[in-house]
Amino acid sequence: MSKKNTTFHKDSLLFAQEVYEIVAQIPAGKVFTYGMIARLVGCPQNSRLVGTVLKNTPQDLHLPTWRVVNSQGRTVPAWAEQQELLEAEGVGFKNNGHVEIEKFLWKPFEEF
DNA sequence: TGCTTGACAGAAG
DNA sequence: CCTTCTGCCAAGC
Repeated sequence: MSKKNTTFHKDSLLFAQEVYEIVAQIPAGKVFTYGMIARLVGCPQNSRLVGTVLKNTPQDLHLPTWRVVNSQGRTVPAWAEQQELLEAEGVGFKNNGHVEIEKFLWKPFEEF
């Protein structure tokens, strides 16, 4: 039962499920970041793992993974459709190809 | 078992 | 603004 946890971390399966739970709640027309997700699940230093999880997200879960971008508002490399999907929801982009994250970032604790 | 990779974040140049 | 580097840590090979 007792694993040699040098640091506090969750089982990878649970970690993945928590990530899915959050992504499923991102409203259309908004974006969220890997870092924010990592913090919400209690692992602020596992932002890279969030990306790994989303990359392997089963299609049958029907999750809006395209609403997740990095902290700079940068979209996923080698996935041109992502920008089109977001623009179709009304998300604005800058000339440099980044999401106007300051305007479209989802704020879970400021919902109304 | 050990080194490399990666849908990241943040800082630096 | 863009590129590069470092820190972080699980997954791959």
